[in-house]
Amino acid sequence: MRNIPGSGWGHISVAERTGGFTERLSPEERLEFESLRTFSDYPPGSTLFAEQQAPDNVLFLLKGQVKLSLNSSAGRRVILAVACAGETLGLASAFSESRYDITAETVSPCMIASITGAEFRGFLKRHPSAYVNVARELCLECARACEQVRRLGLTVTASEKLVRFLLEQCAVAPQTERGTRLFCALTHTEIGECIGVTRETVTRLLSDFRSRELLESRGSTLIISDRRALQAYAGIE
Amino acid sequence: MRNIPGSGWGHISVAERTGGFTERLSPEERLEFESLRTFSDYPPGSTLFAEQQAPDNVLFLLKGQVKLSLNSSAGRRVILAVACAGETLGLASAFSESRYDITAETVSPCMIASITGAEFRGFLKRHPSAYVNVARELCLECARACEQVRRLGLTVTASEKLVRFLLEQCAVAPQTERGTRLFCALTHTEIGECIGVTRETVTRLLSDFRSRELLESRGSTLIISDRRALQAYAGIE
DNA sequence: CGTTAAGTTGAAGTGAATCAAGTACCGTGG
DNA sequence: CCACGGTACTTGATTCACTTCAACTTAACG
Repeated sequence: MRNIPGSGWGHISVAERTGGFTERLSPEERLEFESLRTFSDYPPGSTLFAEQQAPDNVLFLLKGQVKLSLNSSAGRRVILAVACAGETLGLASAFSESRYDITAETVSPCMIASITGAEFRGFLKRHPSAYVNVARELCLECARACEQVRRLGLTVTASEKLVRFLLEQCAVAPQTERGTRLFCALTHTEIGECIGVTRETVTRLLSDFRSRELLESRGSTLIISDRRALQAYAGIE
Repeated sequence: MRNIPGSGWGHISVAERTGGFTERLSPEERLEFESLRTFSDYPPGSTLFAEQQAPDNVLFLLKGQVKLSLNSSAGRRVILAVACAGETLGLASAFSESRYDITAETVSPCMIASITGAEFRGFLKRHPSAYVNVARELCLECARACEQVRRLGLTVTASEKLVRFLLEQCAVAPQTERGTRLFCALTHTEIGECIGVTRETVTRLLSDFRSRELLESRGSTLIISDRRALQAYAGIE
């Protein structure tokens, strides 16, 4: 299971996960807003910003995927989510002028539009109606963090964590004649960081699920034929 | 260690934890806004709203304290925070018109001002500049959730979790000649739900800390004389 | 084709959950 | 004033799911 640039936990509908900040502006606002942006490209593995840094820019992910994580000085890490094209990054921090509370790293080649925090705040001052979009994005950030608290805090066993995680991905994955197909660009280490268990545990659980015929895997593709069975096996009501 | 209505994890500066939504409105906005509110009183232990409910109101906590938690159908619970007077509750959900993602219960007698979601959105439409305050509150909600993810996901041992939790409280607690004094209105069960461990583990750790003279406790009051020592004991760098 | 990162599997150790039993404390009502 | 019921706290014994450590295989990539 390797990193395959350009593919996430497959087929997440962009509309569902993005606030579409720019797209929702009124035509005039949009014109002015777009004139303020500068563009850059980043190779996979670049750090866009890190926790504790003072934010200077608001970033708009136009293409590619960005891993959002929390890191401890002891080397532990929690992956909150993988952001897709259309999402806004670092908005809460830039807006509140506090330090970034998350780290953002590209996982695939990314195209990013950015605007300085000062210019962004100036733009909002001139166009208060654009705040609707800010609020929308912030709601998404909240929901994301809550989801992660649920994953880490409300589950007991490792298999429940993993199954819940897989089923969440299933919700937006395509159905095939064999079942739900997940195309997973995360390594076992990264899955572990998403759900708070070790790499080895992820491997063991997946091969356990495989041996019980709860799922099939071919490279980075997982096929889940019977979600119910998987759910039941993990003891989810 | 009992619940003492009206006292939280002592002496949390209101200014620090609240967005002060109403207070930050312009005089005219504020006048209109206040005319829309209705007031109610709640005894301790009332559920203001629960996860999965469709939100109908935005609540403003004028007096008292409210426990914000996530609950699983299996009976597990994570306490995100205890909101103090001045804070806004359920803003993200009411704004995005999605179901509540948290549960709010009063822990002390509370006075609450509420406004229907529809009226709230109408008000914002008429006064887009009030969105600044919405955004500010949402940033607080995000920060809170992130903090919780840190507590649950970036700590290894139970003692590290508890020590970090205590030290967080220390940051806003008063100093005395004997050390930092924490006045804790949470039961061991609730502390456990804050940091993701069981009640018994909280008891054991606290008495372990006590026996090592890392802290003293008298009823609901904890006195931490040497924060450094406590930190070192938990293996925090 | 060699080096590095990812995945796999086994064995051993352990920290915290669970289960169980008992104590302290508070408010209530006889 | 004391008996009573309920809740919180305390402590010990046991168990087990997961981590850790270690060795090895497999796959990717310049």
